[in-house]
Amino acid sequence: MSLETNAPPAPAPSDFIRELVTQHVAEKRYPKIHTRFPPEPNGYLHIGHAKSICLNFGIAHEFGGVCNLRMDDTNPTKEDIEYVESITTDVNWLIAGWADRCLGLTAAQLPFYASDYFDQLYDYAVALIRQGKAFVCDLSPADMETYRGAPDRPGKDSPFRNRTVEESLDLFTRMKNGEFPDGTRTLRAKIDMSSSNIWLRDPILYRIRHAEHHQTGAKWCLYPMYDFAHCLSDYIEGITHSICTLEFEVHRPLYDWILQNLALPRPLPHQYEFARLSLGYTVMSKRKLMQLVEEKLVTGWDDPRLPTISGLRRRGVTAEALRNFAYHIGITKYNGITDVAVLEHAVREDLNKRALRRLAVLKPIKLVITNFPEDQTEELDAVNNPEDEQAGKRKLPFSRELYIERDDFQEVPPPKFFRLKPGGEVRLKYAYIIKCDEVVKDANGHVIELRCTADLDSKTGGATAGRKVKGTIHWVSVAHAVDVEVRLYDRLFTVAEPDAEGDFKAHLNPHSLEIVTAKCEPSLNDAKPEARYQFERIGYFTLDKDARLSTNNPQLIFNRTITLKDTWAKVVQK
RNA sequence: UGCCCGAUGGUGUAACGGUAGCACAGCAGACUCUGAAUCUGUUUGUCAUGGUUCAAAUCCAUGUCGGGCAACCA
Repeated sequence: MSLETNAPPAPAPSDFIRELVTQHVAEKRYPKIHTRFPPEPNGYLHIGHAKSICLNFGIAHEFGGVCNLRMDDTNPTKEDIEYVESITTDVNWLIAGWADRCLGLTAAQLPFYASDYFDQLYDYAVALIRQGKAFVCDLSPADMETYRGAPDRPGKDSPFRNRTVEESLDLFTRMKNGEFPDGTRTLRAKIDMSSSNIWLRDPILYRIRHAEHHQTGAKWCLYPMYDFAHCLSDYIEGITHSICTLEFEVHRPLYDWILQNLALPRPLPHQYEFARLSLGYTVMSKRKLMQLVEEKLVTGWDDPRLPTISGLRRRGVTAEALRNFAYHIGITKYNGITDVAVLEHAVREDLNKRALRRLAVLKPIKLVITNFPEDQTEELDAVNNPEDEQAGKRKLPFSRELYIERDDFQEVPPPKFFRLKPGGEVRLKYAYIIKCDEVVKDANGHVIELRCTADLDSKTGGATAGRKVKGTIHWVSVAHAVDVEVRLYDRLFTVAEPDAEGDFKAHLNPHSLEIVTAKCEPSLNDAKPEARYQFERIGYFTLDKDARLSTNNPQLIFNRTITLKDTWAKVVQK
């Protein structure tokens, strides 16, 4: 069984951006479609980034183009090599077997870096100064703010705006050479301080930062701002469609201004914007995720409860499920909140197809088959995956003493309870129909054991195998059971919009993780980290990265990816 | 009080002047050795008011509501 398939979601999605690309292809506007995914390496990627990755790589994939992974690393004080590594891993994982052939710089699956272009960017800045379109400004940060004005109030020209080209050139060189401390001078574009668009009010192009950069080391103390670096990085890489989120809409005129004022010979890239993903019952901003990690409210960036790509992966969500999810939510300019149920559905749909079925009892109670011989073990046939005949079968040991799920027995059952009850019958999955004869309790009245008789002809192929009983429950043989740690994850937050108002941490779900020791069928001893399992009637599980897989001390740890849908639980609630 | 962008069932989306469709969720039923899966049926919608038109979710105007923009962040 392979975890990644080559099947793209079909049919190919359509949205306003793809429509534009289709049009551009028809017009032969570009020799090749070229997109990019440009994260800043200042945090881990999350499912919102997955949406963007699927869009950018999806377009490259569908139109025979290329998509670059580029680290937008223009601010060394916020960035770290740990993040470039995690981002590279996550992107490669998400596109593997799907759009990995569209990746620019494929050989080693390495990213591009905006910092690779610092020399060229510097030259472009000099060109702008020479044309009188940029100047060195000596305003302090505080004065800069005053001069900028406000959205409803025009700004004021900097007193340094009419400095000569020669003087700006000289100062800019000296800024580069480290002659001035941080914050003393900037390079600014000369556009229009009275523009209704703040981003056109002589925006800063370069600032001084005496800081070590994770890629360029100590070479620079002068770093370009996003607006200057981004459009030019796109141009340098030959990007045709630069797709970003809505908040950059107001930056587009600046993006175009910089490119148009540089007399560039090749066709210019264009920026298009779409709405970022908001998902219910979680938070998505890097700041908040960072807070959860730093305050140890979760175990790390890859905590399975987080919406990070690494967290979802650890949780057991597959890349294909994430891609299908991205396909289903679409691309628009409307800022809505996507129901987590859409994600959950994509995950279940995917796991249902690939998960191997296994029997595991999470909260056990002992059950004795009084008419089954004490020292006998029977090997039963069990199907690995009813959705996939190729997955084959396995043997399941059955014996006199079993564990069943505590919840599958009720002494005083509610109406329509199809499971085990005193005097009632139920089928043991893959085995016999049993009848509950006796309920054994301890001194406090707690049920500690159930004594049952089996219809020994009711096994598959037996004389009474066709008998209909309403309920089927799972079980594990006591003598053969394997103890494993199971981590039951639930939503991290108790409300759909934790960041709607007030402190989002006030809405943390105190029960987002429950750890139990489960009793599993012995075949799970051979569980594989890349495999997905369905514990029948419970949910989907996968091995955690912490699981020790040595044969001597096989401490198995399973993460619950998601529960099975549970219609009965809803009935009980009502 | 400026500028930009949005608004289609509960949620996310499609319909590009001509039958408002899809998915998720919900509800009801069938089937079932997983109360899963699968299958069938089904409730619910064009922000408002005008205008243009034989015809408006779609075009125009006004309004309402929501989001974004004033880091030497991205």
